[in-house]
Amino acid sequence: MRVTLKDIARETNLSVTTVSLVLNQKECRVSDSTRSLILKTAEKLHYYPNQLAVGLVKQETKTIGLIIPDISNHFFANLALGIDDEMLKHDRNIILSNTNDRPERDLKSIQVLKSRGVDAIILAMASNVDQTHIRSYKYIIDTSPIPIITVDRCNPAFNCSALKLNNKKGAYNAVSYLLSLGHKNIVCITGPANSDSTQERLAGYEWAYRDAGVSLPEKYVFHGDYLKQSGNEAMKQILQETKATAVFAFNDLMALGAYHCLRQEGLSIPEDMSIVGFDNIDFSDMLEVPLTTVNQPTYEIGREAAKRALLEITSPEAEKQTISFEPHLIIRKSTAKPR
Amino acid sequence: MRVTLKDIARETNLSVTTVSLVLNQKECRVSDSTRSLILKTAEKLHYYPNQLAVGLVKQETKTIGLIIPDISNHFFANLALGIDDEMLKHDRNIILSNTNDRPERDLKSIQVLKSRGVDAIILAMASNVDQTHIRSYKYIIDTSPIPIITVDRCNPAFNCSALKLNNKKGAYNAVSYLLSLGHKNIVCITGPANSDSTQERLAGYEWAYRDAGVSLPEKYVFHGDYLKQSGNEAMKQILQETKATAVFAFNDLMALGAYHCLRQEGLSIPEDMSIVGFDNIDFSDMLEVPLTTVNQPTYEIGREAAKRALLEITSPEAEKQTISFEPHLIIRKSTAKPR
DNA sequence: TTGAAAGCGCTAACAT
DNA sequence: ATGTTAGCGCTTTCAA
Repeated sequence: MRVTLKDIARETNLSVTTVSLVLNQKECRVSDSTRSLILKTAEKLHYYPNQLAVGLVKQETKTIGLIIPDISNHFFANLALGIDDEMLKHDRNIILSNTNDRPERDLKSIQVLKSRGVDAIILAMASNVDQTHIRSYKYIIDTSPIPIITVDRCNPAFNCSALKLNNKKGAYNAVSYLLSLGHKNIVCITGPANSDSTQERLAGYEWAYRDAGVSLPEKYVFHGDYLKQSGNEAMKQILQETKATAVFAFNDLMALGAYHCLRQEGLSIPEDMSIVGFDNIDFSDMLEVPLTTVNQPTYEIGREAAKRALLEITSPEAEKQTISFEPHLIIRKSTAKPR
Repeated sequence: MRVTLKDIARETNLSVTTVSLVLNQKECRVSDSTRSLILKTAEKLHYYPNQLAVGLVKQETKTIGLIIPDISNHFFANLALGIDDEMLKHDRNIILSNTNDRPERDLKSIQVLKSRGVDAIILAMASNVDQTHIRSYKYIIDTSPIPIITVDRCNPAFNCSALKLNNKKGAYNAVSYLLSLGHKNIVCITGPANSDSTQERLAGYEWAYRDAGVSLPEKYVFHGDYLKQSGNEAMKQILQETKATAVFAFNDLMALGAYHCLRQEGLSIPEDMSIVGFDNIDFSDMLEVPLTTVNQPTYEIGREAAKRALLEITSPEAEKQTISFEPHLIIRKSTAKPR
C-alpha cells in the first residue's frame, strides 16, 4: 500500500474529498482543470485504492468466498473456473478454501471468510457429514448475515439457495439405459452413505428398476468415497460377491478405479462388465474404453452459482431458490448388452 | 460484520483497548476475572474480528494472491492445492485469479491483488508473452513492494524468486531414453514458441541428441499450445510430413491429443509410434496405453512456493532465489523400440 | 490493571 | 466548486 489519497491531495493542494470524488467518477461538481490535474497526478504516482479501507467503510469488499472439498478434483476445479469467470465480469475476486472434505473445515472456513468480509459464500459441503454437523451447518447458514449459496452438495433443510444436478434423474437415466440393454444385475458404487447425492442417485437407481418392472438384485450397494481407489476396491468386492454384469459408479473417478481393477483381473469392458460413470470429467472419453457417463455441466453450474450469489448480494430479500440442472447421459463404449 | 469490539466493551463496561488486548492473547497485564469475563462475552456474542480493520492497521492481511492461467488445468489445480494446504497451516488465505493465459490479465491481476492488500503474490505467468509484456512484467515485479514469486513460467531477467522444474533436464531424460531405445527420428510437440519452458525443453531435446552423437532430424519442431486439441493437430501433421517413430509431447494433454489422432488413424502405441509426455497428470497412467512421461511434482512445487512466499514476507531482505525441481522420467507402456 | 487518543485509508454527509 | 468532519473496526502508544 504505497500512495494514498492523501499523497495526491498534498501534491495537488486539494482536499482528500475532492480527490476521492474525482477518482470515483463522482465528478459532477468538480472543475475540469482540477479533475484532469488529479487524474494526471494519480497516474504519475501510480495510485491504486486500498480496498481494505474501501471495504471497511462501504461494508462491502467485492470478494466472495468459495469453499470446496478439493480444487484438484476436476469437478470442483471446473466449478471454480465458472465462478471465477463470472465474478471477473463483475470485478469481484474469490477467496478459495479447500476443506479436504472435512466438515469442521467447512464450518471454520465460513467463519474465516466472514471475518475477511466476503460479500457472499459459495459452499460445496463436505460429503461425510453427520447429524451434529448438519445442525451446525443449519444454524450457521440460517443465521448468516451474508448470502450462502450451496452447490452440488446441499441439504433441503437449510434456508439457502442451492444449485445442483438432478441426481435422481441422472441415475435414473443411467440405470434405465443399462436395463434397456438387457442387464438385470446392476450394482452401484456409491459415494459416502450419508451424502445427499448418494441417497438421490440410489433413489434414481431404484426408480429405474421399478419403472422397468425388474426386481432389484439381492445386493447392489457398494460404498465408495468418490475417490479412485475406492472404486478399485469396490470392484474387487463386486467380482467376489456378485454376478453383476454392469456397474454404475456414482462418479467417474471411481469408475476409473473399477477399470483399473478389471484390467488387473484380465477382464474386458464392456464384454465382461458394462460400466457407467457420473460427472463426465475431461478424461472419460480418453480411456482405453471411453466411458459412458452422466454429464454434469459443472462450469455452467459455477457460473449460475456466481450469478445467484451476485443477485442475493444486491437483493438480500430475494427468495431462496433451488436450481436444478438436468443431467444428460453420454453413451460411449463402456456399455453393451450382457453376454 | 456483526459484533464489534465496541459491543463487547459496552457489554462488559470495559474499554475497547482491554478487550482487544485480551482477545489477542496479549493479556499479560489484565486481571484473570476481567479476562474471563471478556472471553465469555465474546463467545456469547459470537464475536469474530473484522480482518479488514485488522489488515488496515497492521498493514498485513494474511492473504496471498495466486495468479494462474487456468484452475481447471490439472497442473495448476495441484499447484493451487499445494499452496493452499501450506497456507492453511499458517492461517492464511489465497485469493485466486484465473487469467485464461492472457498476459494483460496477469498484469491487471497483480494490480487488483495489491489493491486488496495481499502480502505476497504467487504468479504463474501466461505462456504467450511478447517483449512488450515482458517489459511490463519486469517493471512491475522489480518495483513491487510485496514479494512476487513466480512458478513454472518465469523469466531469468526478473528480480524475483522462481520455482520451476528443470525443464531442460526433463526433456533430456525423455529424449535420451527414446534414443537409447533406438529411435533416431524423434519429433516434438511444443508449447507456445516464445515460452521459456518450450525453449528449455527444446534445448534439452537437442542436448540429448548431441550427447548421444546422433544427428538431428530434418524437421522436429511442431508447435502446440499445451491444449489437447493442438496435440491432435500436430500429430496429424507429423504423420503427413515426417517419418518419425517417436513423439515427445511437451505436456500430457497434448500427448493425449496425439493418442486420439493415432487411434483415429488406426495406428498403435507404441508399435507404430512411441509417445512421451510431460507433467504426469493423474490420468496418464489410466490411458489405453499408460503414458511414459516426465513427472512434475506439482503439489510439492506449490508447497515450496508458499513457503518461499511466507519467508519473503517475513524477511523482505532475503535474497531472491531460483529453486529448481528435478524431473523424473516415469516409464510406462507408450514407449518401445522402433520396429 | 485499565483507558484515552490517535490513526490505518477511505467515503459521505454536511458545510462553505 | 471544494473542504470539514466523522466514522468504518481495529491496534497501539502513552497516560492514569
